[in-house]
Amino acid sequence: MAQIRLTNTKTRKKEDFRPIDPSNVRLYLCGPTVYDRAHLGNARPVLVFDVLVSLLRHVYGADHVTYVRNFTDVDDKINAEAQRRKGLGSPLSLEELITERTDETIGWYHADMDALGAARPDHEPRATGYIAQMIAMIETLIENGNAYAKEGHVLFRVRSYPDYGKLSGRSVDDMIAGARVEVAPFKEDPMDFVLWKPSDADLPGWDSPWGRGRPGWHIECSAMSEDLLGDHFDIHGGGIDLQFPHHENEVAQSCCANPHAGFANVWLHNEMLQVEGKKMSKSLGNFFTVRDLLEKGIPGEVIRFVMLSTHYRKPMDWTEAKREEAEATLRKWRGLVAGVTPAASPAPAVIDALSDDLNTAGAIAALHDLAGQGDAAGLLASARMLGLLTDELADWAEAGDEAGALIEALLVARSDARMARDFARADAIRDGFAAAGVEVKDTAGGAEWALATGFDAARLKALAGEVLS
RNA sequence: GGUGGGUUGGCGGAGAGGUUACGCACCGGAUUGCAAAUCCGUGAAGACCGGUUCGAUUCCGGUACCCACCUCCA
Repeated sequence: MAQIRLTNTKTRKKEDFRPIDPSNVRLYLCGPTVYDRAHLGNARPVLVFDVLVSLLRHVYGADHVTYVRNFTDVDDKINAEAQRRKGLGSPLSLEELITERTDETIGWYHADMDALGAARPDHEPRATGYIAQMIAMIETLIENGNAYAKEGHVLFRVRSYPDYGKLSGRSVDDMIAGARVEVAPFKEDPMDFVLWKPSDADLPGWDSPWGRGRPGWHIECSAMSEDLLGDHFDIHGGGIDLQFPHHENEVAQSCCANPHAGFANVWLHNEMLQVEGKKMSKSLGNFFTVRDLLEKGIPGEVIRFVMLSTHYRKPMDWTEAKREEAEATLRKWRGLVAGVTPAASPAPAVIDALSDDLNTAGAIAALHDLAGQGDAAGLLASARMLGLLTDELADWAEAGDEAGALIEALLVARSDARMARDFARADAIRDGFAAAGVEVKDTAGGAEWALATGFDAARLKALAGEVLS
């Protein structure tokens, strides 16, 4: 069995992965703030972790991995949306409107990630379900001298944690020197960050020892991960943009609340997504959600393939050219494995690549090798380690009965024309196929077909109408 | 100012101190009524300047350029 190696942000090195408890490998991924549809960048860590979990289950056993991904459902953007709906005259209370919004968004999120073939985590805690644990953790931090309450706020005393900045490689003094830090009158130090903040009547709030209020963002993940995975677990991940301040603050909170525990052993951070070489942003007009792509007819499996074709620690560029290439490759492979029973186990080359810091691009290269050798069973079993060529994601590549019957009938017509040496008619049918996105292969045993990029059922129907009448 | 990432053949994109990455595209051949698909094959690379080494695209140092983060952001 290949030794799994992972690049640990904490040490900035690629290290052998040694689980704390091989019978229960524990991971936590920072999930979305559920205020709107997931954009394409949100999908990257989800897919990276999906493959990681699949690899860990392969190595340690399906029942020996616990994967947690949270929903942040306490957030000012969610509040703003609820207030907007209230302003439009909704009869629901603000709390109900927030629940309405977050339930709706979570439903979308599930649908979108399902469409990419990402397995649901074992636990998907919502922050609002863990307020009591957050309050308890904050109380501990105050007792330990790491936090202080002031004017309804509770703040983390950054100077009380000597290792602050270690995860992100920053020094507290540099951060203050360079920076735009919020200087609030109730802060002892400009770097101190909020654990709890007061809510006025227009905002959701919970009763606490410090009055009615709501938690700061960072404490949510500390409380949820501790409750579900314990105070010492294996892997914690997220986008590189979360490294600071979110993860740095999580480390500070959790390590001060549980000084001898250790928190996460390995930190994994994926690089950001770009679109045609630029950061995805609303102002550049290149911002889109996963749903936008799905609605344009881009299959989830194609999105997944493109995402996994770049190593997770490199910036990933979403381009039209990659989308096309991915689709062509998947169509080819789907044709190869049609009706084939997967091999008993994935190819060693694929496991080796994934074990080497989750080298999904290398794994895909190994899949190309298998395809080139004509090892369909091996290709199928191995691709499924990456969540590709699964039955769940197969729909887009299939023609359906009606189209299939039309194609068969047209192929008979073409064959007849060729036999009669009416090549003009035969070639017209072939050109029609090409225009409709159907690829015809003349083999020794007769004509075979497959759908190609840009398959168009309507054009196929029109072609059949012309030729077969 | 601080921090991180990137720079590989026409394009995408990995690994490895010395041996073909891989895919797509291109070119040549086989095959075909002509094609397509398929098969076989040929080309083509590692920003720049130094250093270490018998040998570096791979290690070390520096330079340049690009991207991102340091503020809610996966």
